Amino acid sequence: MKGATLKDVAREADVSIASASRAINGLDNVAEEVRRRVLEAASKLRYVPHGGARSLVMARTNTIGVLLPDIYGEFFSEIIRGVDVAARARGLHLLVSGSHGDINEAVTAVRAMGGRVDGLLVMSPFVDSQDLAAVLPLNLPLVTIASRIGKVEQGSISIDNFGGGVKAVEHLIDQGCKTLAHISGPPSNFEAQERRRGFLEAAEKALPGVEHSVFEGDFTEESGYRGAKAFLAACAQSGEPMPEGIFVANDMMAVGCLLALREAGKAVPDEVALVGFDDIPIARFASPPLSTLRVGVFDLGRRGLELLVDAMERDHAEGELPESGEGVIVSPELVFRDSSRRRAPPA
Amino acid sequence: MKGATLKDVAREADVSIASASRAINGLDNVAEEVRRRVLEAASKLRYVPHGGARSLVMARTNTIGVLLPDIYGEFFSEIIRGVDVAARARGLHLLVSGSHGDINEAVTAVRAMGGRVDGLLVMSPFVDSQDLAAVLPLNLPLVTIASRIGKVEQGSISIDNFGGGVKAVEHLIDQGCKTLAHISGPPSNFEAQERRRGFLEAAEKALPGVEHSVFEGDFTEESGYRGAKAFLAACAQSGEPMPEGIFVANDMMAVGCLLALREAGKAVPDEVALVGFDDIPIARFASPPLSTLRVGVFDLGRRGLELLVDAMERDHAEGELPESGEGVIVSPELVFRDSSRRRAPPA
DNA sequence: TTGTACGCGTTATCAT
DNA sequence: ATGATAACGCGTACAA
Repeated sequence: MKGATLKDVAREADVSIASASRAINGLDNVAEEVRRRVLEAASKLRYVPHGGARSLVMARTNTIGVLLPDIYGEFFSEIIRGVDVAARARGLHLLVSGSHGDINEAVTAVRAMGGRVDGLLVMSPFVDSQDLAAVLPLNLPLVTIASRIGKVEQGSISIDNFGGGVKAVEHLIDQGCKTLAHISGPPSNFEAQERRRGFLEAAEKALPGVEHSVFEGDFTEESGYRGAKAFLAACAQSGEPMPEGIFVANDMMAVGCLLALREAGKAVPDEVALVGFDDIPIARFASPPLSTLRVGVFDLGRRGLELLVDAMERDHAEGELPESGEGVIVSPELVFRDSSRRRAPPA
Repeated sequence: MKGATLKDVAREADVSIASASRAINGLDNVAEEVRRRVLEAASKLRYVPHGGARSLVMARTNTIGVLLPDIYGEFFSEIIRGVDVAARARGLHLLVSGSHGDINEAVTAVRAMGGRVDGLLVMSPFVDSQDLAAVLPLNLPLVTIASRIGKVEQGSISIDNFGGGVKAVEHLIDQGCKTLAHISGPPSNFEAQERRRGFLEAAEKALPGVEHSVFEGDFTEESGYRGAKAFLAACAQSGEPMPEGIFVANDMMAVGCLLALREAGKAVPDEVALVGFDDIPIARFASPPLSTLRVGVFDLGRRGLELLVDAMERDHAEGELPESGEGVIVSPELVFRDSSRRRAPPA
């Protein structure tokens, strides 16, 4: 019933524990005959080494912990893909956990990872993420993605969300939109707040004095749907026309928005132009295909892991905590698809 | 530099290791004053317990290992979501790994999980999965999803892929298709083989004596695109018309297929009707929305984890290996969307 | 209530 | 080449 241990294998092969260990780990100072017997015993007993014990004595786990808001869905799945690809290339395993936006869950997850991982890759784009810093083990190399943890990280990747919001607005204006609106992410998410700020500043600059309506969503498809409905309803009531261009703070909401607009019989992009954010895989399959601000989600994960590995190596080499490592800033880039391609853009 | 250990905390709080342990684990036989000092010392030193050591002595990790072909993408991401939701409800953490269809990687992953997890949830839909059975630690509760590992599992969830293929054909025939074709998954995947077998048998039954072309894909969007191109090219060359109905072995390929058909100016569903498989989230956003066989991917993950927890509890209660546990079989259900909704279905 | 000491499964050091 | 044995960090039975 209990799993076979090295001791069992040693007894079965009639050698000492030490020899069994050496044989199994492929060291060269073992007689061929002994190695044969040990390996045979091991496979007969279905021996699998106890990772916990192993990492205890070796002070190494070959595993890195990944903490994301969620561990599924178009966006995070792409991040994980990037992390996974880079991790595999280095023989590292992944212990992933989702915080679901809850600081307590994040703390629990980090504690559960203690002693089980060699480094931490954290994405916690919440305004209260500083609280996380207080519980992070300070011996673990840490790299953050789009997070404001504090000054503890040895590397970080940030997204220029403000600049992305500005680009979205400039593009919509370019396409001839005279009225603008925004569907934002949740107030607890500082990335969302930055995008919103970018939208408002650029909109004010392009169309001075005009009031721009903002609907507060939560990054889900459903809230994007609700946002569009809200604009539709407001316009129906006030008699004003729909905004000609809507900047939606992420692609999932933009997809919901598209659905609502189609239901209402509004033509996209001619009546309403749409720009999303993230360029998740689904964006190009939407109808019409979604213009969006590409962040390179895959690279976010890949580069995040690479920064972490760098930090781990530094950490392993020197005995000192490296001074706050490099902070990469990624600028979103406009992907121009049909959802914002208006018939008669000005010359 | 090294992480603080319990001993450090004990020293800092000027108590014994035992008391420190008790205080931190919230046992009641500790003086309030002592507890206060210990907790203070712990947070001052940023103490995080060593999970490896902990699981060594407690013989429990509160973590379950999840082995999938991949850990990202529409399909697997949905499985992970199901697993995650169910796991969170039970306070379990997840150690996920992707085998990438490589038996050696799967073996490596399983070994890496040894002693780090309390149970294993494995999906390995490959024809050579039996090889995995040989290395699975026999003390770990194991539940499989769409896998043919052998008789070692304590629970399993299978998909009626053959029946799904049959349903797809029957539906296309219902919609008035007189000629059929199939884009299959890779030969190494036995789910793909079952779907293909279902297609061929049902097609032969409905349209006796007719030859049905099959393009061999690999479940990627790109191979679906290639499949459609291949049919297009073959028809152009032979002068025969396109097949009126195509059963595509998964939704990702169907999406690629859709793209190629659109590029070629073929109307879906009127010229060519399409049915996919899986009902991944993207299916309803395709244009036209994709008819497909819903497998309930989320539930696959959720129920898989529940079966595993059951097995773990049995395992914990009795000392004996439970006899091969329940095997759930899931029947795909047709989701009728526009990609197969033909104008004039027969009465 | 508190502390001492043992053992969990493994690797590494040191004799042999 | 091989075998005792000391760590690794932690929980807990037992003694005080």
